[in-house]
Amino acid sequence: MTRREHLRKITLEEIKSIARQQMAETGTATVSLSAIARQMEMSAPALYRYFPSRDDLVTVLIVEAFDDLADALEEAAQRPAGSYGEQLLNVILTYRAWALARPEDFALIYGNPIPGYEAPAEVTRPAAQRGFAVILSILAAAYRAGELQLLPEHLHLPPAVQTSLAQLEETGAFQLSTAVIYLGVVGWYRIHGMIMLELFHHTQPLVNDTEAFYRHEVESLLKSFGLIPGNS
Amino acid sequence: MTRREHLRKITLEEIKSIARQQMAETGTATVSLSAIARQMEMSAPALYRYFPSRDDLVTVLIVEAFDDLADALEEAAQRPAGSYGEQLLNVILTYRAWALARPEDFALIYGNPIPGYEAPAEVTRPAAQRGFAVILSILAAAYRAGELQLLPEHLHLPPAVQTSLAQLEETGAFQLSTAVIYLGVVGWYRIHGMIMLELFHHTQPLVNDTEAFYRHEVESLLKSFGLIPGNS
DNA sequence: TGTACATCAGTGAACGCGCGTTCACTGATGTAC
DNA sequence: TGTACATCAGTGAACGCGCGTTCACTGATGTAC
Repeated sequence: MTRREHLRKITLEEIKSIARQQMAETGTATVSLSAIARQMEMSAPALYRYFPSRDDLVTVLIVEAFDDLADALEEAAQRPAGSYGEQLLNVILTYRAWALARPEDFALIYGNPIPGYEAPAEVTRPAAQRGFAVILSILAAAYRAGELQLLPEHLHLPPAVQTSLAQLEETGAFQLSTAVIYLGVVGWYRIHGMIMLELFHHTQPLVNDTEAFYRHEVESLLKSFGLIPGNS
Repeated sequence: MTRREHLRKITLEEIKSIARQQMAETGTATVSLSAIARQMEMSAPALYRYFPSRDDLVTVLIVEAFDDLADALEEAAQRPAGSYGEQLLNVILTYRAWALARPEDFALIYGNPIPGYEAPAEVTRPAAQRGFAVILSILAAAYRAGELQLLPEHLHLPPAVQTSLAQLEETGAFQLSTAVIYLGVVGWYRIHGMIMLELFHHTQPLVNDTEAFYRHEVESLLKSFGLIPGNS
């Protein structure tokens, strides 16, 4: 790697890092090339050596956020755990921890679209699925080990839902039984609902200790899956 | 009411209506006085006769959205229903229907903050609680009728959660047992999680028929509360 | 190792744009007598 | 009912701002011989 390439890489990282920092400071998932350049003490046009347009920078930030979240979840999945339930608990707690640590990144990937910007689905979708796959693979392992408790309502799905999950199974996106995918989706939206409400400050007036609430709900979820002991 | 007052009222409504329409067209919860004035074929400064600043218009839109949602939920609660479960089902289905019919309004009240705008909590909070109160009052009625099934995990809450819910009970914001408030919060975040993911297009790649999925999940929720028959 | 040339990061000036907001004003509507 | 005055909706010009993006350029870095 030449010196030029080396410096280029550093500058490129700095751009993204300052973009994220500014999102954090303003508290909104907004990105402005001019503002970034100003803070870097560079001229704005210089940034066009690194990104063909502002929207391309946004896209990169989205993809990297998805990837970083997935990295964190994978790391959590690899921590030593006594059971599938504990392993999944680690992952799900990490999900919230990441969202709280980087709320603007979370809003960027899961929240409102940025005005005048539309994320190219073919780029963001695979990145988005990586994180979900971490949860699914644990559920799948538990399922293969016969530890997953499938209740009647997990198996008797509405026909339309059944077929669309079965399609996912067939296309091989996830080679899993539809029931397992279903549990994954259920777990995901429940987690997600709590986090979204908390991030946008709708939970706090009701439940003071959102951490304890989250943990209680996740445990209740895992109990209903039969993954941690409990009377469900 | 003088002619002047009458016209003023009409214009004021038109401003809000066009603001909402433009949010729907752009697909983002963004409001611009200039853009509104342009479409009304008025000059932008004229709008300052109606709102002291752009942010005040946004606040009014937020409050009205909360109120309109609460109206819809109350209407749904008043529809004839054979049981508390059916009544609650009507309300919860209406919640999603409203969100899908007016996604920008939903994003405005529950999604990302608008850049450079912070909603005054003392104004928006009461409006936000009205909708939640509809769900709570049905749960409370079912509870008084002894039809609510309280499982151990509904009663054994983490101490911190228990105390903050108990505080709500005491301040009289909702004169309900903590367990009922807890069920309300649980129902709310689950509903909410699904709707948020659907609105921002994260559910569709997994579950094609989001309507059927939503209905199934809500029924499963109501079964777990003992409000509609089912094996839970 | 030295020279000639190619690459390319970064600059500064400029573009057109839309925004929120202010100001002094006009002219229609409403009110007091 | 008619007149004098007060109210106030709406206008047009102007402000300063930040934005994304283009363009012709300078000068440092890298490469081929």
